[in-house]
Amino acid sequence: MKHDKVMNVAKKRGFLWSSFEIYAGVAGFYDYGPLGAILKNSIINKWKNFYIVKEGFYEIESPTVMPEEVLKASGHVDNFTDPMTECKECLEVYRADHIIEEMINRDVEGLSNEELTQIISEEKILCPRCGNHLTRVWNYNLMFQTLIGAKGKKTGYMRPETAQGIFIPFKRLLRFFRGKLPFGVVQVGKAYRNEISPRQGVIRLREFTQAEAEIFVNPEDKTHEKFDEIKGKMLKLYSGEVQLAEGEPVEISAGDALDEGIVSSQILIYQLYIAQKFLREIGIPDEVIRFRQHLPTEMAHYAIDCWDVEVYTERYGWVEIIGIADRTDFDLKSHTEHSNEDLRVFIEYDEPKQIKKLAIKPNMSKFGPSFKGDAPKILKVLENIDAKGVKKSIENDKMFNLQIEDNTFELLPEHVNFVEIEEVVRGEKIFPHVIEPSYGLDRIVFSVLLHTFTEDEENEREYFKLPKDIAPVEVSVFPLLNKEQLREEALKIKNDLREKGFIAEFDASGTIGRRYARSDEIGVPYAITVDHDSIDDNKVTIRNRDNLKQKRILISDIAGILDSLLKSRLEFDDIN
RNA sequence: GCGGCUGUAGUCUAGUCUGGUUAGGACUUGGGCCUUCCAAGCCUACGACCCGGGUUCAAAUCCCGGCAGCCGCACCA
Repeated sequence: MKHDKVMNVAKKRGFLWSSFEIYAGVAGFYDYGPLGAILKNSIINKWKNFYIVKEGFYEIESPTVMPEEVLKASGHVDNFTDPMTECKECLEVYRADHIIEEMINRDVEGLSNEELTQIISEEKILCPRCGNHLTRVWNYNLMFQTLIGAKGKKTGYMRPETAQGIFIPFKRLLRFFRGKLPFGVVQVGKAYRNEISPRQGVIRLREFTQAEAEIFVNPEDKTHEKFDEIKGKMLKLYSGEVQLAEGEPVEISAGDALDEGIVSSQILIYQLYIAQKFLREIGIPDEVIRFRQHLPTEMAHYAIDCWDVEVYTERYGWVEIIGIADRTDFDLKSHTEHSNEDLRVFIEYDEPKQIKKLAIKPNMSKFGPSFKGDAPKILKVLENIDAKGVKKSIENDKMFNLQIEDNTFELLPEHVNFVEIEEVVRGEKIFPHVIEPSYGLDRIVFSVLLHTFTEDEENEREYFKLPKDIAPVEVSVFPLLNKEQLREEALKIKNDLREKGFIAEFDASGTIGRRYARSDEIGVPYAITVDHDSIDDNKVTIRNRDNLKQKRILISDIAGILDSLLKSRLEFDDIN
């Protein structure tokens, strides 16, 4: 199986291996080895080039440990959890809500664990497998819990996503961007989920790296300034509708996808497009990716449209590597409610609006003595109440009953006057919507390894055909034969290249063929070979990994040519 | 978390059933010889019984527990 070959080479040559190996390992944790760490960094750098440089977003970094309040507001403390129950006899574990819904066909969403436990015993729900009793319901939360501080009074969690770290300082970010939408903020970092039983290698980790962008937009304007440039680009879309009809994904242009209402907005399609472009540039070809829309049933309650970028893998089938969602205003709204900070944005109208409206003007000389201590509270409610309704009631019934929490206050004609006021409204405060491309970097690194792995039968070699700008080692330097004179010249060249900033490796072990094979295997795009002629003519051979072609170039030109090759300013065949 | 299968150098594997010499081989890797461009050959070195307990004079081998991997079930904001 190709999968096993890739993982074996990755382990052998220092890309990836499971963590804590000498203590037998722990499922869901992986190390990046010497080459893997460089590769991952190169991919991250390219990602930053896409999102920070080209899109103009800015990066922030926030803590991986978060206090409970944040994750309470985001819904993770309550919702990132599953009610579980276990059979007392056979120890089979079930989702408590699922088993109830299945057995007695009753919707139990939102019920507490106690209520679920009660239903299980009242309805005599037994283990479907062996017919024995089930335990009381408990919550399994997928977050790693910890305690903050020496006394351990404050509960904290390892963050389950980097996104929350961007929503929390929204007010400061908004100010940084001088109050104007749209703007984007990115964060690259670790996130943690204590999966019940992760068993898909690097596909399901308990500690993993996310690269997320949160793009804050005006809900009324989800257009994109560059949409015209990309509307002709083709995407392979697997819409919810097609999935339900059990059809096949369709190739469609960005423009048509929008016109036909398959994708909900320009900005969302634009994000799909740059995701595809990014994947292509790191060596994952279009043929193995598709965009799959979330079905209404699987969509998170806060999203109105969500597309997964999936890559085909031999072992796991289609795997989500990027999620691109329209998260709407869910998070900012929720944090506003929980924190009492106003996380809205003021949107100025093109033209100020003249608005005539009815306002309630309290008659304080009567108002104060009547309501005494409750007066301030009542005044506050009256500011935002529908004045017309109040006026109508007062005119017709000579009174208006105002409900505040559990109390009813009787508003009489003497308490209030009504005035027509005219005011200029320059804009309004709104919650921005959030478009979120979220990259699972570990899955992406794995996909890159999987899809760049090349079995070249003609030349009897297997190697990672990594794009040259993300290859961990940029150039290998060899003496043709392991002779003192050639060794010395090769070492000199290697050191010179390192001095000039290239990641260069020297190898004199075995035969020249063996050295090329080792170099190819880890995806080094170019190799320099010093032979006897080099001593006389100051020229060396440069070899192209992908087609084994060779050229002779001056030693003094190596760095310049290499730089041009790596940056794609020069094609190998055009070397003179 | 449950059940089944599996666990010997970096990799692949012999040995395990039927306990018994220094755990054998191949590939890889390091050093050397040879070699004027694609994993050749020769010499040489390094390197392993998943962990813990038990049975036994003696455990890679038998038993128990744990851990990990694979497969199935369950889970997967």
